[in-house]
Amino acid sequence: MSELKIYNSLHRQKEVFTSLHPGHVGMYVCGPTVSGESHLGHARPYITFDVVFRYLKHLGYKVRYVRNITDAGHFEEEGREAVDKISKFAKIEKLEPMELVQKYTNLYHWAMHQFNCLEPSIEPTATGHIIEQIEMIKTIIEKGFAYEVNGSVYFDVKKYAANYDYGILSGRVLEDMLETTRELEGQDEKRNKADFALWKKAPPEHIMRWPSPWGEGFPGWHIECSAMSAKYLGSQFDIHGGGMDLQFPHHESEIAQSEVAHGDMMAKYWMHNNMITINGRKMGKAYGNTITLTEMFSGTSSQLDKPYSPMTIRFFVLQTHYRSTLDFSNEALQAAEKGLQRLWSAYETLQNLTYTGGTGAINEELDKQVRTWSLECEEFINDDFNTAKVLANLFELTPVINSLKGGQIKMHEISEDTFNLLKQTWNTYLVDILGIRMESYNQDDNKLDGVLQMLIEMRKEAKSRKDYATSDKIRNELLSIGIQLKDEKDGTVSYSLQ
RNA sequence: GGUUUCGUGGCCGAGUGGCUAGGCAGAGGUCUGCAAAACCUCGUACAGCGGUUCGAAUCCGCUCGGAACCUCCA
Repeated sequence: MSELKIYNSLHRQKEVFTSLHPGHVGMYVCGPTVSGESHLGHARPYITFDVVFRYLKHLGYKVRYVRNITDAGHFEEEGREAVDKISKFAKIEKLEPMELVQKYTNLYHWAMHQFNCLEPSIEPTATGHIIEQIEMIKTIIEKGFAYEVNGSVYFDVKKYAANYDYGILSGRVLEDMLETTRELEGQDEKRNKADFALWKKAPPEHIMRWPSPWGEGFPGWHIECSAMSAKYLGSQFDIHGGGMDLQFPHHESEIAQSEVAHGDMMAKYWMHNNMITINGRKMGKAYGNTITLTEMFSGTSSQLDKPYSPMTIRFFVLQTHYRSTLDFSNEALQAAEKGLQRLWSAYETLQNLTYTGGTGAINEELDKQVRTWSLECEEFINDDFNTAKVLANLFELTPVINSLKGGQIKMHEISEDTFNLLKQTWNTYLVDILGIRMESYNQDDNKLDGVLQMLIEMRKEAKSRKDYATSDKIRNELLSIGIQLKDEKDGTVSYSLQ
């Protein structure tokens, strides 16, 4: 039994995972801002942390997984126009802000479902926690680490840095930041340019606004995660996750706020997933190279040769370690699609196999190899969730499964224990932990199956007459509509839908 | 400019101081009426230049190149 090690961004090293409260794990992951449609880049953290969630549950922990929905807009460019992102878009689209939020929230939930991501335990919204955020800001002011100017409240980073360890997560040095020559407009309210807003006064045109002790306004970008994580997970919890691009300033600011308000380093382990790139560039709105999830699934993007299924994308994501960048390309997606197909077909084959034993000696070498490949999966997933290596081992086992079916390997060559271990490994890792499932629209479809059995029978008859023109016609036409017939070794015919 | 990070075979991608993942594509073979699928075999790659070492793609230094963050961002 190896133990789970997690790469902790806080210390830049892998650390053995031990939960703060035995048997329980609290995990907070920064969720989407629902002012627009999620793109492929957004899919990565949710798939990554879904595996973390699944694995922790597999280990027997009772996990409270909190993933927020940011539905209160943040200002586009801090201090400039302070235009609420959501209200701005709402005007363009002539929608109520909450209608817009609802629409994209629904779309996001739909996409998560497609990816087979388990639902988080709690999915709090920013707008639902305005009071908690205001209370937290009040505490920070009381403790002297925030100041009010013209109805806005800013966090005093310089003072924080003098008393606490600012930059602990991102390695940022305050002095360097203060020296930056970059000029941002509308910074005059802040005492120092490194300060960040806890509360912003709402300009007249701003639709989303709430009353506060400092007048009507809206919360700053970072405060919601601090307030909501504390509310549902406590002032200190186990894992905080998100994209690498959130490390600074978002997570660094969260740490500072929470430290002042609650007196604790909010999370013990910080996990950051890397970015998805296209042509070596991060996928992001600013670069204009995003591919939305609906475009991915439907293939309607100039950057796509064809549509890719949610499972192909999930598999594609998991074939790379989460801390590496993942480069998007049609070639890579197609490779993933084929690989997944092969893997899944082996899984289905395995499901239909039963241990028949038979006479003959066990092939000790093979038996041992199968055991090793199976048992290594635990070691790999424990090594900072190395899903790539887990998948590699499943691929190693694939020819074994196919050979057991095809007869190249006789069942008696492996022991029953090994066979059961093999089966258990695939169920545990491929299905339970990696969360792979297939869009199986053929299940329970008796009518389709009936029709196909009829065609298979007709083709068999044609073949027995050596009427290959007819038999090939049946096979080819079925293939053209995505149904592939396979002549098995034992003379039976199976089919698979694509 | 500052901080960080990466550079692996045709493509995507693991990874470790010596035992040289895996996927896709490609080549040959087995099977098949022909295919498909499946099975078997085949690729000695790790940006460049130095250094440390018995031994480095893996450690150190430099050079070149890319990227991320510093501003909304998964």
